[in-house]
Amino acid sequence: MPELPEVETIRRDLDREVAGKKIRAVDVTGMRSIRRHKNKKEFISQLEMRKIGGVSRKGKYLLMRLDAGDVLVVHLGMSGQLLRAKGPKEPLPKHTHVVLTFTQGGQLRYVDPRTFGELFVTAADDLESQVSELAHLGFDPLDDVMSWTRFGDLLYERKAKLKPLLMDQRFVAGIGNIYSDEILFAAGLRHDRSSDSLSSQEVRRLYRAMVETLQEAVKHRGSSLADEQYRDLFGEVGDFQSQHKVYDREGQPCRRCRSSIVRVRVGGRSSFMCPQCQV
DNA sequence: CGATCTACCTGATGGC
DNA sequence: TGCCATCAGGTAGATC
Repeated sequence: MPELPEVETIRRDLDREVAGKKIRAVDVTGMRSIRRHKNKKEFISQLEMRKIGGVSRKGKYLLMRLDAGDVLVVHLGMSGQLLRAKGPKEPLPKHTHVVLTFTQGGQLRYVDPRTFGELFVTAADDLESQVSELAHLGFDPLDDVMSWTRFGDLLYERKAKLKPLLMDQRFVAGIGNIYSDEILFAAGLRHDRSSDSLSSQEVRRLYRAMVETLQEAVKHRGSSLADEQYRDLFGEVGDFQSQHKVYDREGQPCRRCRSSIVRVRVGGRSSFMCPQCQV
């Protein structure tokens, strides 16, 4: 579900809503969402009576600093949600796996029907060295400013097809199936163009499209598709789906040239593109 | 090395 | 009404 714009929306709200709060109690249902830990007790003891500091993000990972020098890491997978609740009286949604209750009142709940997401606590010093997914993440397209010539060098080195490359978290962190399609449309490039075949003008267009599409999506608080599974911290849907140019628009007219948007299969997943505007 | 697959899960949807 | 297949924002690991 959530890609960089959705995770960034949640990060900003978390930073305002839970930073500075102290965790009084932790409730965990089942081991699947905390599978990196040996048992519930080991996970819970690292959180209880700890104060949450600032909340940051690396790609699609949320990092919540704890006062003991540890970090609570959250990855939402396909269907994870972090939801704020006023208190324990609010009914628990189905598939709630972890609940943090704060001393000041209020709760933070982790809900995840498909259970591909996870939470774990690790020492801040070990993040880069011990957690290999985080250690190998590529640059963050919004946080790490880069010249487009440098971006062009990185593209040239990889010699991969553009869509799988944009979705490769080791290359650039935070882009998934929706935003890779939207970025490639904005750049006017096909998903199967080789990354070493781009003219300098195309490199510039791709870089601009990546940054601007993601920034615009953050402004709209992310994309919620038909199932509205993406919800922000307050349970509200995002708004960027109404701005989608290609994603989930099969058969509808291209907003630029009126051609019919087509759906193609790339690496087992659906991709959407305008056959006219993308070359 | 890259490309391609499969597995991990639940739930919604559509065809018959 | 139900049954079955297909699909869904992600990632890791196996296999070629």
